[in-house]
Amino acid sequence: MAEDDEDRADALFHALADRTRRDIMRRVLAGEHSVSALAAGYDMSFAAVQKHVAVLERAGLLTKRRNGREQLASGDVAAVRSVGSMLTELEQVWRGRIARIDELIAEEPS
Amino acid sequence: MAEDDEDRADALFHALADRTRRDIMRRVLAGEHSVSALAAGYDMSFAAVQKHVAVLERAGLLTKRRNGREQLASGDVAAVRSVGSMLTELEQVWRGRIARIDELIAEEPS
DNA sequence: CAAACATACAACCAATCAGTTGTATGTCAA
DNA sequence: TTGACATACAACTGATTGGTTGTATGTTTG
Repeated sequence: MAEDDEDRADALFHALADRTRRDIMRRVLAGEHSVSALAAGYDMSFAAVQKHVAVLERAGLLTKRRNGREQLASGDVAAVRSVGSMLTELEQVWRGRIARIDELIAEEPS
Repeated sequence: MAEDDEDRADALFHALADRTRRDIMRRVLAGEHSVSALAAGYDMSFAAVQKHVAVLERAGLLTKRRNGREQLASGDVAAVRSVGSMLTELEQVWRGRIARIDELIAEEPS
């Protein structure tokens, strides 16, 4: 696996490893929200929420679009799916293990 | 969402947010490996690898089984799938957004 | 039994993280 | 143009992380 892919995986899983950020993802996947609209929903400073949004943006999980003085954040479902495909890759490794066990059982009948 | 589920999600995503741990997961999903067999594959101390294994175990991504003086680690594919289902939940939120957009288009023909 | 092996865990360290407050910059509206 | 709003970013703090070394404990083997 390429180094950049691992960096990307690190960033994606890290971004999702925080409940506030996962909640932000739910909101921005449901529709565009300004950073302050998002911030209003959490019991922490605006700057803290803004930093969470920045982490998600750097990981590619959301994009921002300027609209006047607001910055509208929107979730990127393709990035969410790319995380899913990493998990699928893991599951494929596991399937290989099961296939090998099945071979052994077939070769060596009790 | 229940608090414990969020704790669990934090632990799962955090556990996967490290390339060494993801690599360990590939190995233990492919088959059982002792902690020292795993440690032999990385350029870091045995204790460091052991701590990575412990993080994965606490998150429920692998289980250990004693065999003499060895501790054999095995990946839990169900836990991997549970992470996948969290992503699917996110994707469902996004589908709701698209459905709502489609409704608007249907209601308001240009 | 003694020596080597496999694991666990504590203590420590530098780096990163998640939060804070404060300040600067750009945009809208009266 | 002035003031309120929306955002960005720097600097700081305490907690956590990922690594280290050292020590203790149980297990196998000569």
